[in-house]
Amino acid sequence: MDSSTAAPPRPSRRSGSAPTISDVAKLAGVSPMTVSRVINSENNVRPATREVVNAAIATLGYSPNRAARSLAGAGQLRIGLLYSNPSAGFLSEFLLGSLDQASRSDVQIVVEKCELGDHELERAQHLIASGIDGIILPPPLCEAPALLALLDEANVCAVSVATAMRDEDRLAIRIDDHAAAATMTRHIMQLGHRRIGFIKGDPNLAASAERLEGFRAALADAGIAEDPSLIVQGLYTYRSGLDAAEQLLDRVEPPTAIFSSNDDMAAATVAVAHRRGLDVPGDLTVCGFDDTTLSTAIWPELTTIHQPIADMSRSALELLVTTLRRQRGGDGVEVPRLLDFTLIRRQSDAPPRRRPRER
Amino acid sequence: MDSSTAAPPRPSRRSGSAPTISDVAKLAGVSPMTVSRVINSENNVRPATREVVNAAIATLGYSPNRAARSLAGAGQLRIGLLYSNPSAGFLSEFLLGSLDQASRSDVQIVVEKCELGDHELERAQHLIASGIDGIILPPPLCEAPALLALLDEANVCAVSVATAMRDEDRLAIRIDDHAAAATMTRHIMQLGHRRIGFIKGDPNLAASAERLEGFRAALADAGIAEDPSLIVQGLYTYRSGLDAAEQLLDRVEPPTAIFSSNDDMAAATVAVAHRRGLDVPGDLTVCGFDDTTLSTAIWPELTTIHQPIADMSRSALELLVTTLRRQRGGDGVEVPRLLDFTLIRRQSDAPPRRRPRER
DNA sequence: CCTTGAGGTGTTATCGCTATCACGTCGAGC
DNA sequence: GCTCGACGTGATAGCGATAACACCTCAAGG
Repeated sequence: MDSSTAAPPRPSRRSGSAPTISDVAKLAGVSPMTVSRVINSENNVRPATREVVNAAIATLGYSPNRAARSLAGAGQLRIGLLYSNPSAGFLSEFLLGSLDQASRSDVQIVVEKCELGDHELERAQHLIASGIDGIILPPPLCEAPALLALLDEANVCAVSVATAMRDEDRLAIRIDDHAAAATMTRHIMQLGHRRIGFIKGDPNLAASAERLEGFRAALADAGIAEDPSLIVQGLYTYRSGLDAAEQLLDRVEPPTAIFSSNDDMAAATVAVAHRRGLDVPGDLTVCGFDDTTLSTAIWPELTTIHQPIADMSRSALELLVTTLRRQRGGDGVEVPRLLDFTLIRRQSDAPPRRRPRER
Repeated sequence: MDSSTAAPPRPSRRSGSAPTISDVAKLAGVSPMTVSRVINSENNVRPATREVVNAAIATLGYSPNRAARSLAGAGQLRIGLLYSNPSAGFLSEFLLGSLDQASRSDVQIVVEKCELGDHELERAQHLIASGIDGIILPPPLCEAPALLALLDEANVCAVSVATAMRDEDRLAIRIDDHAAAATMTRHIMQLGHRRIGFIKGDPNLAASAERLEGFRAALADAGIAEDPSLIVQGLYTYRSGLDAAEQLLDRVEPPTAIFSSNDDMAAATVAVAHRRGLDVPGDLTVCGFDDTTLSTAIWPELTTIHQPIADMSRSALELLVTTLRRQRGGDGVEVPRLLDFTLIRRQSDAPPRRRPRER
């Protein structure tokens, strides 16, 4: 009768009631404060605890309440995201990752698109003028020197994603392109191929060189002599892939496998092979790089290297936030800057039709 | 040296910044609650009191803190965004639009991905459990009956995007698929084509029928007799496009143009044509629908129909927010639900090689 | 004259989160 | 063996506003 169970008169303003930080805390068996620390990437939480909390967050589908946060005093960071023509599917993954992390870290993302050419500087100025604290740059913008200089000058902290530039002073999130290319090359060799063609990427991008070097290193390791005529130039575009593939298949002794520096050119290679009546992968193995949506949009689907784009952009944002907050006196977790790639095996590779003679 | 840029040392816990409702209350000699009533235009405040409060507000230059407001009130809406395999490039556009609108409407977006198959229900449950007020559904999820039923049951308001379903009870943002297909068909006929093949889309999606009907209507308008053997089944996949294209080109009198219900199948059609030594568009015009990134990733680039995806998702969110706020007693603008499409002309169409005989 | 009820106003309790500080619990150093 | 400090964690107190209810003051009605 009495109010021993003091629960009833609790209409609680919220009706639909999204999970709160306390719900997460309860589920994880910690205090709300600890959850707060986890979602803000502060570094003084034991990894085990962090994991438990993250699991609870995932289970509940928790996402922090913006209003409460800014009320409680966390200053909201604004960070820009400037992109130009990313390859198919890249951007969506990229956005997904940044978004997810953005809602966690309570940063506001300002997206700005720029066309090719040098509008990039204008657009960047626009972003800077709108008062951003930092910026995320997916390729190919992350390697534009003028842009980087402009940002430096404006004192805007930038993080590059998926670049292969090795500038120690710059924040960057990447995979090991060299190792990835080597891995793919080893995979192709394991299938029995010895005469492997390689289509290079745009010489202006650092990743192109890394990928080529990875290919050559793997070949060398296997004791296969390098044949320069098996390495042809491409520009990452489908169109350039057509020409490159024609060139490789025009050889008197055409390669039994072609490893292309990206999926678009690999798709073009498949098209050329088909036009010549070659079966892929029966007569020719074709492998790509990037795992863009194009790689599963064609037939046969491409064996390729997958970059964890979403994770990369997530990390990029986290790195940026950590860096900025640290500049303001806070401290944060160390963010890993080199993420793992995966070789995705689909239907475009197979052993060569005839067992090649021993080198 | 840094004095120009606005980066004060962060007055911890807001010390002397913006005036609060209490400051106003003190100055006006009333309680904060009364001030709240005044700024919310509630009618049970004596005119005299109201005036005093207004004067105090003016004196202090007070303006209510949004964050605090939405925290205390039932302010902030949470909107879910559930997607499964969207076609290439669709998702990024989609996200861009919703994000943009989300920050405008002060709405929180929760993104959830679901794999193919019936995990969609699980994922939806997860979203529902996480306390969303509404949900945005891009295709193909927006036509999954079980999913819609589940959402209805949970009383979660849903908006479908780019569906062709004509269920008047459901909120939906779409283009006029019928008119778009008719427009494209007219375009092809204007080039001089009379024998036009059509590849149908997945029969389970309402848009497929709309597109087919648009095609047939345009043909009929032009007085071209319909040839059922020129209309073949596809499933929106590249693979299905290969088969469909083979079928059309196997005819004794193959079509001079093929209009495919989406870009993936159009790309497949181009591949088949090339395999047969046909030039596109010289020997065969190929047109797609959707303007996915695939349409510019291949050669020749596809003439296709562009849907304003970003605008559509923007509108979807706006519609959802308006509807929800209206349910809560507010009112809002009417949101247009039928958006404009565009015919994008690229390199895959041309007049037929030989002038066809008059019907 | 006392009850009654409506309108006007104040009080209190959150809203969901973070700042701040207090509280263990270790290992190192003397 | 005991202090000390670093580290991981919890407890408490707000941030600025509103919801819900308590309270007070009158005028009208019995």
